[in-house]
Amino acid sequence: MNLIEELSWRGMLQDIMPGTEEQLNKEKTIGYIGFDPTADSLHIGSLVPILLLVHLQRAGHQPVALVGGATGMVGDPSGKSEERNLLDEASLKKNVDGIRRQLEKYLDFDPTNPSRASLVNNYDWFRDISFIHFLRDVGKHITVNYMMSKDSVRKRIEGETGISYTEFAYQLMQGYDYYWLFENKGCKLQMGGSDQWGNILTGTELIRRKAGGEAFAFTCPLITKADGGKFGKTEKGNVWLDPEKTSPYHFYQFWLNASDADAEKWIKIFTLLPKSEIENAIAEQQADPAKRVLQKKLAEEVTRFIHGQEELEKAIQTTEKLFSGNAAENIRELNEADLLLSLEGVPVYDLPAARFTEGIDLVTLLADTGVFPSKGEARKMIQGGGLSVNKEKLTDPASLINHTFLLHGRYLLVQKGKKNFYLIKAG
RNA sequence: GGGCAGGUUCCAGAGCGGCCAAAUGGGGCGGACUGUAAAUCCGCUGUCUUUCGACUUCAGAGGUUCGAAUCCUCUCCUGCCCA
Repeated sequence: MNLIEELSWRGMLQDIMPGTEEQLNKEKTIGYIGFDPTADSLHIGSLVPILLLVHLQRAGHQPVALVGGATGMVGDPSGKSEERNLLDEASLKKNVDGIRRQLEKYLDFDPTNPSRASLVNNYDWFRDISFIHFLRDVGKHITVNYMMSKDSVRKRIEGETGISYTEFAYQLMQGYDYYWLFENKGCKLQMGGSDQWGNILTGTELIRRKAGGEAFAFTCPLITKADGGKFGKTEKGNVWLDPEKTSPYHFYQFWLNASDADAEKWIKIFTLLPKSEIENAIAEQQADPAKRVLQKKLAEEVTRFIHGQEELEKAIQTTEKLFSGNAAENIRELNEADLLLSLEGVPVYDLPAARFTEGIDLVTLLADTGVFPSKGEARKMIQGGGLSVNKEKLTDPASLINHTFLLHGRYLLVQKGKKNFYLIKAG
């Protein structure tokens, strides 16, 4: 199975330029994807481009990850209905460094590997380009008519917010990236999300006109959720790859909570499991959906890929403790060390032990510890039946909490809704 | 530069002197049902507060009025049309 066939059955192929498959079969090809430095960590939305590079590498080609130090300063209008805020140079640099560190973990940069990955920053070649130079050598090759016909641009022109010259010019920058990599690194392939198709074509066009060369491209469909929601968002915001920002436990939970329809699509995209294994898992899922074979496999594979085996095991352990049928007893039976271990990654709040000996009403407790920002909010949640202490639901906001509630004389497990846990420590 | 239409709470979008913390829909959060799913139904959704209520919002700054998201003036921003 060649790369294109592989990506195709995984549902990772949207648009492909004619001749791309032939090029990949003909010779070892250098291909790149751009990463946007809008934050100092990648989130799971970036997992797809990372996996495209991984697939490319596994197929014997050479992946290049481009970090957009220069393009990030301008802002890509694709998929954005409004003008972006510009990042200042300092935070941009911090973001580029953070992303660089993460990418190094997921791709093989070993110099002895003939398919070794490499990392470039387009700031390195944009830094010294003058405006005049850019207009004469790049802008001259592309008509405004061509640029305006791009979907991302047209939507903004036809829409209500308009588009600034800066963002309009973005596609030329990305196009130039491809041209530069073609000329200097022999790069003949660009990949990306399907929202990048227009920008990518500007690059191949530029290569054709400016260098008379032939370059190729394909895109991956944007990841969606079956219910139409945004992929990769939870109530806590983005799901990040950085364990400091999203704990491995929450990361694991994100995948475990995938709906059946999503799990079936995602397991093909986000894991490297072979076709037969995935097909078996899907069959198993359909036979007994309640076992959630797909979600578990998906969560395991992706968590292992990002955080490693050890963190994965801890995440599974925590999950079992917190969600098993008789969790209320489980919690009380756990010894202190296991309790803390199983709750690793759960936010911890402190409250002086004296408050518990006196006894404290639930609302005040929740507000004072900071689990809820205010008493009103805590009260609403309690009255709505959304709050449990030590896995037992409490519906009276005036419930008195004292030291008898404490696990091991020190801990109180507070739960908001089904999935949000907080640990209060008396100390 | 000229003309026109606009800027409302997370988003879309009503409201056009008091009944407005502001309809409705979406989203989000919580509950029931389940499988920590989907669909469905129910509740919450400016901030603080035990109900009462208090406080801050309708681009910004001033003004009219007992009272303004609603009227007036200027400013800023956006779209459309003309130059």
